[in-house]
Amino acid sequence: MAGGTVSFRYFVLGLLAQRSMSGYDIKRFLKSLSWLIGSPSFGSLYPALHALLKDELVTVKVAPRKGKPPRKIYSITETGRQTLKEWMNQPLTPRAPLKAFAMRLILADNFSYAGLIAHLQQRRDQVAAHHAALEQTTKGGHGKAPLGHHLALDYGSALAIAELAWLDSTLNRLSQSSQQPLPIEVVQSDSTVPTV
Amino acid sequence: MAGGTVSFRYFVLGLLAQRSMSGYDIKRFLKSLSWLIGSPSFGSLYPALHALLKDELVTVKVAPRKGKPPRKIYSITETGRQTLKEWMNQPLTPRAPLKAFAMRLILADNFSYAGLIAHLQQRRDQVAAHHAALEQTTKGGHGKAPLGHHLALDYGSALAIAELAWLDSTLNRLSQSSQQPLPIEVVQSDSTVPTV
DNA sequence: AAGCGCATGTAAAAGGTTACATGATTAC
DNA sequence: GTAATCATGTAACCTTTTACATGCGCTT
Repeated sequence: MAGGTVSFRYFVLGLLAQRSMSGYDIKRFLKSLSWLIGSPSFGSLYPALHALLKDELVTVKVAPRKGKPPRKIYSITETGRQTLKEWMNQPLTPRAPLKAFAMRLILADNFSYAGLIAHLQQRRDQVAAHHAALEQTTKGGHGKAPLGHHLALDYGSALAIAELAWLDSTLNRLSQSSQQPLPIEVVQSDSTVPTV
Repeated sequence: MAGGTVSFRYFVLGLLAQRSMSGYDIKRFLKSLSWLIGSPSFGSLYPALHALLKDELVTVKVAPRKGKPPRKIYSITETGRQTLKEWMNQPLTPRAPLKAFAMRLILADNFSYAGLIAHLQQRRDQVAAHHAALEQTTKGGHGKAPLGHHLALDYGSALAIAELAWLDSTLNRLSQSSQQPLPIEVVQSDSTVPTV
């Protein structure tokens, strides 16, 4: 429950903090980046929405459309924003899957500027640690390991290096708020507080 | 059940095909590459072993060690090898997580040479498709998307490109069996056939 | 003597997928 | 008319984690 739980429920809450949506809208959005975080089924999406509603973190507004089945538009509440903030500020456990990091990355707008930097930095540290562990394992099993182990270690290493490179370049880009080579907008710090 | 099921159970079976081990041995091994495939708890590992035993895909040999609690060494059976082969030959579904691919990569020795190439090629196609989808999404939401979406899309793209590069270089290396720049052993074709 | 690493296991709870159920509109 | 897309939801099933339970040997 506590700690860096993946908690799909809170991720959905975070999406609703960006804009009010129906369950179907959320599904469609998740499908577009399913590679990063997977695309959960309705069987887990709708119950998640119902749970958020029960805890009063979101509200619903039924929007009937002549003839068609009505859409249920979910919106985040103030309590919801507060809860989301608390969840976002919990550090991820060292062995949290890539998915957990990606989820928070998508919700980056809910971070303060410093929070986002800290989050990326934390991930950098963890990936570096994992990478070091892989290198260690590679050196440990000298020659006698089966082909598959070599391949997996090499694969993991390549991905870790690529992720580190991305994290470094992104941290760099964010630190220098002077120019943005990529189509990145002005960094927002909070929904209410102006900026640093 | 069918299709490219991740099925931790079969993965464990595959590890036992490489060498006989106890549950604790398996845990230790998995911990070393937890970044790729996670490190499941004993609460799922032991039941998996019991299930394999019940299906007669593995056998146990209790190895008592004077005073110490006895270790249970699991070994794969012929039926087990057969079942494993069938499982390995099922193609992974397009939306199988990275974890599923990595699991089979670790078990690469159970593939035939052609099977391994096909598996890598298949992954290459899928990653390429996902990458194309991400690019499409990036072009779709022109400018109006929140910072987090940009970051996530960019992150996913960077990882996809790195994975494609690794897959290409590995496919290349495997195709040219003349020289091996990396510490890779001679490719085995079958479990029973000696080796070249 | 306290704590840690080895070594195995079970039970409750949480979370997820699959399959089912419903029903309207739009495209072929 | 038949299939696909939109749109919501429930129930059975499977898997996984978490927490508990046990007990030896070594080190501090």
